Amino acid sequence: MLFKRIVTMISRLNPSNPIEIRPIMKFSNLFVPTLKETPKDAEVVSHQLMIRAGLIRKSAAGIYSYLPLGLRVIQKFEAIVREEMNKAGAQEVLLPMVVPGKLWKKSARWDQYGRELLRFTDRKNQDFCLGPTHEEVITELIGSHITSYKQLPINVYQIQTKFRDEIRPRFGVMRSREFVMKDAYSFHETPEDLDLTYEAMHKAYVRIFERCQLRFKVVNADSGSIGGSESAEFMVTADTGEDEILETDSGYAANVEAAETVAIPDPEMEVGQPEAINTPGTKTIDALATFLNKSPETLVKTLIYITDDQEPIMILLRGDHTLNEPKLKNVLNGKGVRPAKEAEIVDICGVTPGFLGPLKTQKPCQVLVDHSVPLNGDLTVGANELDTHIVHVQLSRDCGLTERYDLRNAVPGDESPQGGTYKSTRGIEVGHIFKLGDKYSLAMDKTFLNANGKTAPFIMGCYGIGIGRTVAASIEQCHDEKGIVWPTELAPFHVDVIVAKPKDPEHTAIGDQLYKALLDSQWDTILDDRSDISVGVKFKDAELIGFPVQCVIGKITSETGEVELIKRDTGDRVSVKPDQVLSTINSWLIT
RNA sequence: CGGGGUGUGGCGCAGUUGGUAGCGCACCAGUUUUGGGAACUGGGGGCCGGAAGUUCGAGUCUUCUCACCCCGACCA
Repeated sequence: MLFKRIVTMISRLNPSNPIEIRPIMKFSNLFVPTLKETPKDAEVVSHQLMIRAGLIRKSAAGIYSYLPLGLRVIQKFEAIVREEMNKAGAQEVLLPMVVPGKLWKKSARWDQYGRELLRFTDRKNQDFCLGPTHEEVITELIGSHITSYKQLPINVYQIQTKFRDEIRPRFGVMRSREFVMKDAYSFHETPEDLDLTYEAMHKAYVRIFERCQLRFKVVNADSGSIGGSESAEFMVTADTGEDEILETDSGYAANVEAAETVAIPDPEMEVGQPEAINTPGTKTIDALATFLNKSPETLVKTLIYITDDQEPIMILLRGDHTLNEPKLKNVLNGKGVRPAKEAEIVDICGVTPGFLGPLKTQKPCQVLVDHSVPLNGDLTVGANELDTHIVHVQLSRDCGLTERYDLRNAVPGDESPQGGTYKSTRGIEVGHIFKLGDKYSLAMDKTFLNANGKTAPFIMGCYGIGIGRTVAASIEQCHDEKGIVWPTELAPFHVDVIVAKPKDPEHTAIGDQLYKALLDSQWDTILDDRSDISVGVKFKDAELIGFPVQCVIGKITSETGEVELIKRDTGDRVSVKPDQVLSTINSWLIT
């Protein structure tokens, strides 16, 4: 070791003695720690295969190192993203990862964002955070330098490592705390101009994911904590996906969070007088339904939430429905909410959960009713008294309620306002585009002068793609029992030249020749020149890692002088003369 | 943050009523192998997650901690 280092030093000093270069495109030099066994802490296939194929290694929960092969895949995808973003008129920047706290205080998100924002102080005791997203930084930057409508629109993006201190990181690189993301931000004079860029980004995203040969859906979405009006998510379809998508035959699709429901009719009707009845131990809707021999949809479910400013909110849903928190938040004009704790519920209603209702609460409380619950209907609600419910309640008459809202989660089989009925599929969210409007430019007080010489806030859009996540989604969608099956554009190398008998100088020579010829072509090529292992290992590794093409110099070469080409996705095998290798690969990989 | 689980060589695991740590893979050396994760021989490697306690003696029992994983609320 030491000797080698000295030799290297001497060779550096003496130009006539060239430094020995070890190309990393040779397996014998490449750091690819493949694993025969599946690591026990990897749950989903993409995570298992990324570790087994030597793409990534875990450093801490939700924090990973990318190894040479994994990095190459990431870089391939980044290159596609760059190309399409640039083509769509965006320009690349690199914003700081460590963000001054004062920027986040300016937008008020320092207090809103919660513990996902990793905060710390420097030696001068100044607040900082690790950027989980960069609206503040970019608004400050662009807003400080763009002062006229003549300089608009502008669309900037970066590809950068973000950090979100997730409550529960999981699924490897798919939901990690540290992750690489492409985020773009556009600035406009008018909402109409934003529409143009939003559409351009939409088209660019479609092209990006199509180039990766992903099966995906564009879906209506809730804009979440980032804020803003319209937003769409790009979902790679996969049964293991974390998101539920509801779609109709007419082609409309939405994230469950955003899927709207239809109000059920609420005709005027006569209802008898309210009557308290004894319902011992019926703490759940199911128990109550069984006890009263009624179906859950005729019962009312009462939930208590607390807003960010500590106001209690009572939500009334049909017994068989569940609350959609983003919808509640939207009804409250974006105010944050959380479920009330038991002690708070007792404080507000005077009873523990199970017997809650809108009548006779201990404390006044805003009541919101889902539009599946008829205000004029004959309903059963909790009495705010232990083991008691009230029947024959008419919300319009007994509680003076007049408004209904869309508050519940849609479920498969529901009618969609867009026509047709919903059915459910699952997906992995790999991209998200938003119309932000003036939310951040107002918060950060960033304006420009418009054509009329008037001050106006920037109208903004923002557009994200999860880089690591997309790579994982691709594996999730394209693998078999042997390993990964890369689409051509993402493969770390396109061709794996396997020399089955490295001891045979003739074979080694053919391998070297093919390797060099392929290096001069458009195909990224790696040479499996390892001499100390059996062929079987080389085949297994090639399949595990998922190179689109294996080029084997071995038994067949000795017999006929031909080399064997194996296509990973179909398993097709052909034997060709060495001078036909390139044309065969071209015919296989160029679509 | 609630519920469940796991921590023992690089990886996957075993370890009995407490008696001083073992297996497979991987690794190193040598010989023989070479079209499907080779065979034989010989080796190297472990404060048994950490701390405290019980005991003559703790991987094993007790308490406390930490880390990681899985199921639910956040998000690219």
